Amino acid sequence: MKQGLLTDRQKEVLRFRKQGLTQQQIADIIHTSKANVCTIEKAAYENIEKAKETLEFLYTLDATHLCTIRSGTDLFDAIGEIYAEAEKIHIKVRYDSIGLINRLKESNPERFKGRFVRDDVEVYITEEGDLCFG
Amino acid sequence: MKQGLLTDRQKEVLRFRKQGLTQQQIADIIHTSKANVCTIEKAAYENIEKAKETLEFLYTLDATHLCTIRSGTDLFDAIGEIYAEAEKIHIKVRYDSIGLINRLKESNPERFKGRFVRDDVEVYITEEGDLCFG
DNA sequence: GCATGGTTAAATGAAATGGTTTAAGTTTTA
DNA sequence: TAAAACTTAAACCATTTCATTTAACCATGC
Repeated sequence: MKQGLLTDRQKEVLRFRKQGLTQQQIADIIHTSKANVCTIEKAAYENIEKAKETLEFLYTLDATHLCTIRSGTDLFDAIGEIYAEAEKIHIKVRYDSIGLINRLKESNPERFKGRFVRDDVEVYITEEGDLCFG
Repeated sequence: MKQGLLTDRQKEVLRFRKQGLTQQQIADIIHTSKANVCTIEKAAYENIEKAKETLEFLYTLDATHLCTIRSGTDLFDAIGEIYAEAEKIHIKVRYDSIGLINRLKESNPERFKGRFVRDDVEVYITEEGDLCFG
Protein backbone atom coordinates (compact mmCIF):
# COMPACT_ATOMS: atom_id res chain seq x y z
CA MET A 1 0.00 0.00 0.00
CA LYS A 2 1.23 3.49 -0.75
CA GLN A 3 -0.58 6.36 0.89
CA GLY A 4 1.44 9.37 -0.03
CA LEU A 5 4.59 9.53 -2.06
CA LEU A 6 6.66 7.15 -0.01
CA THR A 7 6.61 3.46 -0.71
CA ASP A 8 6.28 0.98 2.14
CA ARG A 9 9.92 0.15 1.67
CA GLN A 10 10.94 3.77 2.01
CA LYS A 11 8.85 4.35 5.12
CA GLU A 12 10.23 1.19 6.66
CA VAL A 13 13.79 2.40 6.15
CA LEU A 14 13.05 5.89 7.46
CA ARG A 15 11.53 4.44 10.61
CA PHE A 16 14.52 2.22 11.26
CA ARG A 17 16.83 5.16 10.64
CA LYS A 18 14.88 7.26 13.11
CA GLN A 19 15.56 4.53 15.63
CA GLY A 20 19.26 5.03 15.02
CA LEU A 21 20.04 1.85 13.08
CA THR A 22 22.87 1.84 10.54
CA GLN A 23 22.21 1.00 6.89
CA GLN A 24 23.95 -2.34 7.36
CA GLN A 25 21.75 -3.25 10.31
CA ILE A 26 18.64 -2.37 8.35
CA ALA A 27 19.91 -4.33 5.36
CA ASP A 28 20.25 -7.40 7.57
CA ILE A 29 16.75 -7.00 8.94
CA ILE A 30 15.01 -6.57 5.60
CA HIS A 31 17.32 -9.03 3.85
CA THR A 32 19.01 -6.91 1.23
CA SER A 33 22.27 -5.05 0.66
CA LYS A 34 23.34 -1.89 2.43
CA ALA A 35 23.72 -0.26 -0.98
CA ASN A 36 20.05 -0.89 -1.54
CA VAL A 37 19.12 0.58 1.83
CA CYS A 38 21.15 3.63 0.88
CA THR A 39 19.35 4.11 -2.42
CA ILE A 40 15.95 3.51 -0.84
CA GLU A 41 16.69 6.10 1.83
CA LYS A 42 17.90 8.52 -0.80
CA ALA A 43 14.79 7.99 -2.90
CA ALA A 44 12.69 8.63 0.20
CA TYR A 45 14.30 12.03 0.76
CA GLU A 46 13.90 12.89 -2.91
CA ASN A 47 10.21 12.11 -2.60
CA ILE A 48 9.95 14.26 0.49
CA GLU A 49 11.57 17.11 -1.39
CA LYS A 50 9.07 16.69 -4.19
CA ALA A 51 6.21 16.80 -1.72
CA LYS A 52 7.49 20.05 -0.29
CA GLU A 53 7.94 21.61 -3.71
CA THR A 54 4.43 20.57 -4.68
CA LEU A 55 2.83 22.32 -1.74
CA GLU A 56 5.01 25.35 -2.34
CA PHE A 57 3.56 25.62 -5.79
CA LEU A 58 0.11 25.57 -4.26
CA TYR A 59 1.01 28.49 -2.04
CA THR A 60 2.34 30.54 -4.92
CA LEU A 61 -0.92 29.92 -6.72
CA ASP A 62 -2.90 32.17 -4.43
CA ALA A 63 -0.13 34.02 -2.71
CA THR A 64 2.09 36.74 -4.13
CA HIS A 65 5.82 36.91 -3.74
CA LEU A 66 6.69 39.32 -0.96
CA CYS A 67 10.47 39.27 -0.70
CA THR A 68 13.59 37.13 -0.54
CA ILE A 69 15.45 36.70 2.72
CA ARG A 70 19.10 36.41 1.76
CA SER A 71 21.39 33.80 3.24
CA GLY A 72 23.26 35.25 6.20
CA THR A 73 20.49 37.59 7.26
CA ASP A 74 19.79 37.90 10.98
CA LEU A 75 16.35 36.51 11.81
CA PHE A 76 15.30 39.75 13.46
CA ASP A 77 16.26 41.77 10.42
CA ALA A 78 14.34 39.26 8.32
CA ILE A 79 11.06 39.77 10.15
CA GLY A 80 11.59 43.52 9.94
CA GLU A 81 11.92 43.21 6.19
CA ILE A 82 8.80 41.08 5.99
CA TYR A 83 6.72 43.62 7.90
CA ALA A 84 8.08 46.47 5.81
CA GLU A 85 7.36 44.75 2.50
CA ALA A 86 3.87 43.76 3.60
CA GLU A 87 3.14 47.34 4.60
CA LYS A 88 4.21 48.53 1.16
CA ILE A 89 1.44 46.51 -0.44
CA HIS A 90 -1.03 47.32 2.34
CA ILE A 91 -1.40 43.82 3.76
CA LYS A 92 -1.36 43.28 7.49
CA VAL A 93 0.77 40.30 8.50
CA ARG A 94 -1.18 37.83 10.58
CA TYR A 95 1.62 37.08 13.02
CA ASP A 96 3.43 38.92 15.76
CA SER A 97 7.23 38.76 15.88
CA ILE A 98 7.36 35.62 17.98
CA GLY A 99 4.79 33.82 15.88
CA LEU A 100 6.59 34.85 12.74
CA ILE A 101 9.90 33.48 13.92
CA ASN A 102 8.23 30.23 14.87
CA ARG A 103 6.57 29.98 11.46
CA LEU A 104 9.89 30.61 9.75
CA LYS A 105 11.79 28.07 11.81
CA GLU A 106 9.26 25.32 11.45
CA SER A 107 8.89 25.87 7.72
CA ASN A 108 12.27 24.24 7.31
CA PRO A 109 14.30 23.94 10.50
CA GLU A 110 17.54 23.03 8.73
CA ARG A 111 17.51 26.39 7.02
CA PHE A 112 18.36 28.26 10.19
CA LYS A 113 21.46 28.30 12.31
CA GLY A 114 20.87 30.09 15.58
CA ARG A 115 19.79 33.60 14.72
CA PHE A 116 20.87 33.38 11.10
CA VAL A 117 19.37 32.26 7.82
CA ARG A 118 21.53 29.68 6.02
CA ASP A 119 19.89 29.70 2.58
CA ASP A 120 17.79 32.17 0.67
CA VAL A 121 14.15 32.01 1.72
CA GLU A 122 11.36 33.12 -0.59
CA VAL A 123 8.47 34.71 1.27
CA TYR A 124 4.92 34.68 -0.06
CA ILE A 125 1.87 36.34 1.39
CA THR A 126 -1.85 35.89 0.82
CA GLU A 127 -4.40 38.64 0.78
CA GLU A 128 -5.39 37.53 4.27
CA GLY A 129 -1.87 38.11 5.57
CA ASP A 130 -0.88 34.46 5.84
CA LEU A 131 2.74 33.75 5.08
CA CYS A 132 4.36 30.87 3.18
CA PHE A 133 8.03 30.22 2.63
CA GLY A 134 9.72 28.63 -0.35
CA MET B 1 10.44 20.14 -16.54
CA LYS B 2 8.88 18.80 -13.36
CA GLN B 3 9.92 20.36 -10.11
CA GLY B 4 7.67 18.80 -7.54
CA LEU B 5 4.92 16.29 -8.10
CA LEU B 6 2.94 18.28 -10.60
CA THR B 7 3.67 18.08 -14.28
CA ASP B 8 3.88 21.24 -16.34
CA ARG B 9 0.54 20.32 -17.84
CA GLN B 10 -1.06 20.04 -14.43
CA LYS B 11 0.33 23.34 -13.21
CA GLU B 12 -0.78 25.01 -16.41
CA VAL B 13 -4.34 23.79 -15.90
CA LEU B 14 -4.40 24.79 -12.23
CA ARG B 15 -3.23 28.28 -13.08
CA PHE B 16 -5.86 28.71 -15.77
CA ARG B 17 -8.51 27.47 -13.39
CA LYS B 18 -7.34 29.91 -10.74
CA GLN B 19 -8.01 32.58 -13.33
CA GLY B 20 -11.57 31.33 -13.56
CA LEU B 21 -11.46 29.65 -16.97
CA THR B 22 -13.72 26.69 -17.71
CA GLN B 23 -12.32 23.32 -18.73
CA GLN B 24 -13.55 23.89 -22.29
CA GLN B 25 -11.80 27.24 -22.51
CA ILE B 26 -8.59 25.71 -21.25
CA ALA B 27 -8.96 22.80 -23.67
CA ASP B 28 -9.17 25.25 -26.56
CA ILE B 29 -6.10 27.12 -25.38
CA ILE B 30 -3.89 24.06 -24.93
CA HIS B 31 -5.40 22.27 -27.94
CA THR B 32 -6.92 19.17 -26.41
CA SER B 33 -10.31 17.89 -25.26
CA LYS B 34 -12.15 19.11 -22.21
CA ALA B 35 -12.23 15.50 -20.95
CA ASN B 36 -8.50 15.60 -20.96
CA VAL B 37 -8.41 18.85 -19.05
CA CYS B 38 -10.70 17.24 -16.50
CA THR B 39 -8.45 14.24 -15.99
CA ILE B 40 -5.37 16.44 -15.83
CA GLU B 41 -6.98 18.62 -13.20
CA LYS B 42 -8.09 15.58 -11.25
CA ALA B 43 -4.61 14.08 -11.40
CA ALA B 44 -3.22 17.38 -10.14
CA TYR B 45 -5.41 17.28 -7.05
CA GLU B 46 -4.51 13.65 -6.44
CA ASN B 47 -0.86 14.61 -6.53
CA ILE B 48 -1.47 17.45 -4.11
CA GLU B 49 -3.16 15.02 -1.75
CA LYS B 50 -0.19 12.70 -1.97
CA ALA B 51 2.15 15.54 -1.18
CA LYS B 52 0.16 16.38 1.93
CA GLU B 53 0.08 12.78 3.08
CA THR B 54 3.81 12.48 2.56
CA LEU B 55 4.62 15.40 4.80
CA GLU B 56 2.12 14.15 7.36
CA PHE B 57 4.09 10.93 7.55
CA LEU B 58 7.21 12.96 8.21
CA TYR B 59 5.53 14.67 11.13
CA THR B 60 4.39 11.42 12.69
CA LEU B 61 7.97 10.21 12.44
CA ASP B 62 9.23 12.52 15.15
CA ALA B 63 6.00 13.74 16.64
CA THR B 64 3.65 11.86 18.93
CA HIS B 65 -0.09 11.80 18.60
CA LEU B 66 -1.61 14.27 21.01
CA CYS B 67 -5.36 14.08 20.47
CA THR B 68 -8.16 14.03 17.91
CA ILE B 69 -10.37 17.06 17.42
CA ARG B 70 -13.80 15.71 16.56
CA SER B 71 -15.88 17.07 13.75
CA GLY B 72 -18.30 19.69 15.09
CA THR B 73 -16.04 20.89 17.87
CA ASP B 74 -15.86 24.63 18.50
CA LEU B 75 -12.41 25.98 17.66
CA PHE B 76 -12.01 27.47 21.11
CA ASP B 77 -12.83 24.18 22.78
CA ALA B 78 -10.33 22.54 20.44
CA ILE B 79 -7.43 24.72 21.51
CA GLY B 80 -8.40 24.15 25.12
CA GLU B 81 -8.19 20.43 24.55
CA ILE B 82 -4.82 20.76 22.87
CA TYR B 83 -3.35 22.71 25.77
CA ALA B 84 -4.79 20.26 28.28
CA GLU B 85 -3.44 17.21 26.50
CA ALA B 86 -0.01 18.79 26.07
CA GLU B 87 0.10 19.60 29.77
CA LYS B 88 -0.65 15.98 30.62
CA ILE B 89 2.56 14.89 28.92
CA HIS B 90 4.50 17.89 30.22
CA ILE B 91 5.14 19.59 26.89
CA LYS B 92 4.68 23.33 26.57
CA VAL B 93 2.84 24.27 23.38
CA ARG B 94 4.82 26.78 21.33
CA TYR B 95 1.84 28.90 20.35
CA ASP B 96 -0.51 31.27 22.07
CA SER B 97 -4.25 30.94 21.41
CA ILE B 98 -4.25 33.23 18.39
CA GLY B 99 -1.21 31.60 16.84
CA LEU B 100 -2.70 28.19 17.44
CA ILE B 101 -5.93 29.06 15.68
CA ASN B 102 -3.98 30.45 12.75
CA ARG B 103 -1.88 27.30 12.54
CA LEU B 104 -5.01 25.16 12.59
CA LYS B 105 -6.80 27.16 9.96
CA GLU B 106 -3.92 27.33 7.56
CA SER B 107 -3.13 23.64 7.93
CA ASN B 108 -6.17 22.95 5.81
CA PRO B 109 -8.55 25.88 5.42
CA GLU B 110 -11.40 23.81 3.97
CA ARG B 111 -11.58 21.88 7.21
CA PHE B 112 -13.07 24.76 9.13
CA LYS B 113 -16.38 26.49 8.83
CA GLY B 114 -16.47 29.67 10.87
CA ARG B 115 -15.77 28.65 14.47
CA PHE B 116 -16.34 24.97 13.87
CA VAL B 117 -14.30 21.99 12.78
CA ARG B 118 -15.83 20.15 9.83
CA ASP B 119 -13.78 16.93 9.84
CA ASP B 120 -11.81 15.11 12.48
CA VAL B 121 -8.33 16.58 12.90
CA GLU B 122 -5.43 14.55 14.25
CA VAL B 123 -3.05 16.60 16.35
CA TYR B 124 0.62 15.73 16.73
CA ILE B 125 3.23 17.41 18.90
CA THR B 126 7.00 17.33 18.94
CA GLU B 127 9.16 17.41 22.03
CA GLU B 128 9.81 21.08 21.27
CA GLY B 129 6.10 21.89 21.43
CA ASP B 130 5.57 22.28 17.69
CA LEU B 131 2.21 21.16 16.43
CA CYS B 132 1.25 19.30 13.25
CA PHE B 133 -2.21 18.36 12.04
CA GLY B 134 -3.23 15.33 10.06
C1' DG C 1 46.13 -1.94 6.95
C1' DC C 2 41.41 -3.01 7.54
C1' DA C 3 36.79 -3.04 9.40
C1' DT C 4 32.67 0.03 9.52
C1' DG C 5 29.37 3.33 7.76
C1' DG C 6 27.97 5.61 3.94
C1' DT C 7 27.65 6.79 -1.21
C1' DT C 8 27.66 6.06 -6.19
C1' DA C 9 27.07 4.01 -10.94
C1' DA C 10 25.22 0.77 -14.23
C1' DA C 11 22.04 -2.57 -15.51
C1' DT C 12 17.59 -5.03 -15.23
C1' DG C 13 12.62 -6.22 -14.85
C1' DA C 14 8.18 -5.17 -13.09
C1' DA C 15 4.99 -1.71 -12.05
C1' DA C 16 3.21 2.97 -12.21
C1' DT C 17 2.27 7.22 -14.22
C1' DG C 18 1.03 10.79 -17.76
C1' DG C 19 -1.24 12.33 -21.67
C1' DT C 20 -4.33 11.26 -25.08
C1' DT C 21 -8.81 9.87 -27.45
C1' DT C 22 -13.51 8.39 -27.64
C1' DA C 23 -17.75 7.89 -25.73
C1' DA C 24 -20.92 7.79 -22.14
C1' DG C 25 -22.50 9.81 -18.22
C1' DT C 26 -23.92 13.79 -14.41
C1' DT C 27 -24.81 18.58 -12.60
C1' DT C 28 -25.51 23.22 -13.05
C1' DT C 29 -27.74 27.02 -14.74
C1' DA C 30 -29.85 30.22 -17.84
C1' DT D 1 -35.84 21.72 -20.92
C1' DA D 2 -31.65 22.42 -23.43
C1' DA D 3 -27.07 23.97 -23.47
C1' DA D 4 -22.91 24.38 -20.97
C1' DA D 5 -19.88 22.63 -17.50
C1' DC D 6 -18.11 18.92 -15.50
C1' DT D 7 -17.04 13.76 -14.49
C1' DT D 8 -16.00 9.02 -15.51
C1' DA D 9 -14.47 4.78 -17.81
C1' DA D 10 -11.72 2.20 -21.07
C1' DA D 11 -7.99 1.60 -23.82
C1' DC D 12 -3.30 2.83 -25.69
C1' DC D 13 1.57 3.87 -25.64
C1' DA D 14 5.65 6.16 -24.14
C1' DT D 15 8.07 7.40 -20.20
C1' DT D 16 9.29 7.03 -15.50
C1' DT D 17 9.84 4.99 -11.16
C1' DC D 18 11.16 1.23 -7.69
C1' DA D 19 13.63 -2.26 -5.89
C1' DT D 20 17.28 -4.89 -6.66
C1' DT D 21 22.18 -6.59 -7.55
C1' DT D 22 26.99 -6.04 -8.24
C1' DA D 23 31.00 -3.80 -7.88
C1' DA D 24 33.50 0.02 -6.94
C1' DC D 25 34.52 4.18 -4.21
C1' DC D 26 35.42 7.66 0.08
C1' DA D 27 35.79 8.57 5.00
C1' DT D 28 36.82 7.48 9.90
C1' DG D 29 38.76 5.14 13.65
C1' DC D 30 41.49 1.55 15.60
